[in-house]
Amino acid sequence: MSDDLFLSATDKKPMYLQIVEQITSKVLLGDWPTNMALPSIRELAATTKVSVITVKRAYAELEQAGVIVTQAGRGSFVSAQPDLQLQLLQQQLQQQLDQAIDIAKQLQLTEEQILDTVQQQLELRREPRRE
Amino acid sequence: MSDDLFLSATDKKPMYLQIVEQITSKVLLGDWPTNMALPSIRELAATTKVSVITVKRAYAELEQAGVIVTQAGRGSFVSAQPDLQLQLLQQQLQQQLDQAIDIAKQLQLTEEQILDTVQQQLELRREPRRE
DNA sequence: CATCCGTGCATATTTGATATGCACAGTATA
DNA sequence: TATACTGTGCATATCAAATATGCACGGATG
Repeated sequence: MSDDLFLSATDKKPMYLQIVEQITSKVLLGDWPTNMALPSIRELAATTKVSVITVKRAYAELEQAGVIVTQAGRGSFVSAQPDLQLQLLQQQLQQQLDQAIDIAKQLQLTEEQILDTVQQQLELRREPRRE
Repeated sequence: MSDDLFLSATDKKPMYLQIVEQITSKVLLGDWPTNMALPSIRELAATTKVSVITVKRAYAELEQAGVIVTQAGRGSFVSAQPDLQLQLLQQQLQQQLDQAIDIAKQLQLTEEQILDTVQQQLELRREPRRE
């Protein structure tokens, strides 16, 4: 099992974000089940070589996002309703896409052109290098 | 006529942005006609009390946005593009899609899944009538 | 109370955006 | 071509926000 997180210091992303993303991933993928106790802040800080405060911040974001629940003195646990968050994000996605399509329609783009645009945008983000 | 720009130092917005917005506005409203020569970088820098470099940056953004065209040694001119509005919309679209992709990434969606989602959204809107 | 747990605060460090001066290059025209 | 306008590239200063930290403190549990 991979209870451990693998943070890369070479990654340009901030440490706290890496923690957030990896834990979010594990929860969403069902790797970490509902109500499972997360590694304590100090423990994770030790294994990942970052400060307690940084892990704390990551956990705070995860709680804000509804992925985990944390109780002072007890620990942090995988939220009992991670699906809610998922659905929320999906709603946001739908909404965001809807607005995008609104604009695309104003531009008289065909559906095919819209898909092409999305495709291009994905490629752009895959290779942000410009030299 | 109001060829002059009115920059407020008290405004929280950065100077270069104020320049960009005010010029964009004048062009969109037809206040400044196609091919009209803009005030030179140095002239505008003098009247607005900011550095040449800052005006230069504003003009660079305006050119990037397709609002103006600038030629070294000659000056800057209101773009001849009749589809300025369209270009601006195009930018909005890009921006909107970028945000959507941000969310999709959070959902751990693959690029293929993202495209599928857009496809579904398009189909949804094609026949929203249900009564 | 001993020992785990999370938390609040003040602060250092890093990063990116904004703004600048100056020397240099392109263009027009007399 | 001389001159007097244009815009441009670069190295740098300033500033604000993001990121990361140590330490002292409060809560939970056996």
